[in-house]
Amino acid sequence: MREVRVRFAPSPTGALHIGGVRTALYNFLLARKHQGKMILRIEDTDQNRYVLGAEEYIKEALSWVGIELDEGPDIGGPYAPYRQSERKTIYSEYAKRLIENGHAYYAFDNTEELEAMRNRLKEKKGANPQYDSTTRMEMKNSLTLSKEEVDKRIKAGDHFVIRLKVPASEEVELNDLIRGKVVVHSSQIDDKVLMKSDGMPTYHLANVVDDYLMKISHVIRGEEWLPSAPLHVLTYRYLGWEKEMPAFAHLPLLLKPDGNGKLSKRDADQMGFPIFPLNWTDPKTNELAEGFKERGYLPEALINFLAFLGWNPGTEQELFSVEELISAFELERIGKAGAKFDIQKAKWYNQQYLRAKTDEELARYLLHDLKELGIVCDKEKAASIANALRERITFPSDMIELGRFFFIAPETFDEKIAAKKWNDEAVAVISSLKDEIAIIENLTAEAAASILEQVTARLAIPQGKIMQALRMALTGGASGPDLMITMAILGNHEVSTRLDYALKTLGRK
RNA sequence: GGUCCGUUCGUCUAGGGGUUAGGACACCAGAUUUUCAUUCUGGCAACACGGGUUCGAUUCCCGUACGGACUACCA
Repeated sequence: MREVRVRFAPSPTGALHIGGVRTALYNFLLARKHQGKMILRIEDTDQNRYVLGAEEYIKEALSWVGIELDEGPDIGGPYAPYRQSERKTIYSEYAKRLIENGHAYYAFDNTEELEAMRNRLKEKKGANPQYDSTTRMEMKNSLTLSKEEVDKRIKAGDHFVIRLKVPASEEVELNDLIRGKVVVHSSQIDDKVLMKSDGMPTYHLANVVDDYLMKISHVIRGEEWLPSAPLHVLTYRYLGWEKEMPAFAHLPLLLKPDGNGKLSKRDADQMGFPIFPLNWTDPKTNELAEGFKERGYLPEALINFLAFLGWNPGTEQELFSVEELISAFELERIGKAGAKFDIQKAKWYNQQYLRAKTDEELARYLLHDLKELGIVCDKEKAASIANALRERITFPSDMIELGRFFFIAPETFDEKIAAKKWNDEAVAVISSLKDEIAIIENLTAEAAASILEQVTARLAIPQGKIMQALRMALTGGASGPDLMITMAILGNHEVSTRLDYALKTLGRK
């Protein structure tokens, strides 16, 4: 088997879409599984759509999710350059070769003429209005014009494109690794533009030429390319490269969560979830789109989730490290149908991966958020708070939300609990507890439990009846982590001042 | 419109000529947790439809419906 060399070939027209991340991931997994090479190629042949910063964003995003590149712009490699704009001269050489061997031709038609042709064809029912074997002889190109005329026009600097001469009637076959045999009749394919009038190649030429020159073994890309894949097969054939043609695998699309259709930024915005891996500020509108990273998604969770959108190992294991994904991954196990983007599942993965972290790791997130709020906290305390909160978080930022009361004493209390649970019994226990705790040296969770035990026993009040009130007095809220642990973290001084405050503001009844 | 691709619980999916059609997320209920969350147990819930082929089809074939992608000098 030939060396596995795969490429991820985005065009730098904006932020990297989450679907693109999945495509990159599948490429990466295949490369690693076979000790092959993962290549990044920037497809920047459309100068009009070029967005500043997009390439940098793509590289940062890939790096954040852990997709490592073996070759690419900046990194370099044996087939550099990896930016198509820097390979410009290469393509025209091959386009000329196609003209010479009769599989391509110059075309001089301008936009108006093309439109006129399409309109003309639209009138005739049934016909697909396209530049192809049925229409090219009616157009202005090197097939209809004399050689002298063609030379004259080129010399005069007339704008021209180079088109592939697609045969009139031929079955074009392609064996897709995911979908099996796909057959398209050549009459359905139009004479695609290979070289644009600005001298840049189109995707169709550039992708074939580069994949060949870069010795790409597998083309793994989105399903939107399937209809033009036969055209690429033809191009390989006419360039004499059919034997070296890479294997194709067209990935099912990522669909919007409700209804149908390709997942778009609009959908994500509407449903309130990110669609880009990292924050992205649109240079045109200056609008900021929040990324998965900034939302609190862990890269390993995102990757696991993404890997399972359209692929599965056939076992019942759901949690996979990148290493496990690499060894389990198989192109053949990728499904054919589009997958709806279920953010709920993504959250679940995040929760799983977050929980697997140590208290110290979680504490680091907490400390970061605290710093932003200007709150000082030592590592040990942060770690014990993280430990108390770990079972109830989906995102790192949940800790600061759920644990805010550890740092900021409540000023108001949950009204429901205050109304229902703040009664004579609660007041009796709490005031007694306050006095006991105030004089203790080191308030551990065990000590807190035993003091509470003693107080409630002495007053003959069941603990269950006052716990809610106690929690409310301490935290202001109605729910939270284990109360004894909460008290231990708060410390005896803070506990007694908070209880004191509650007794004073809510009254002793 | 044309071409291509697709269709198993609400979602991601396993499976495959004879199965109680399996798992996960979500949801619901119960247990534990004196709260909430966790955890555990249980529950709800699917082979788009119609024809074939076959002793038997959700699985194979053909249609239909529905959905999607593509249909640029964009990728």
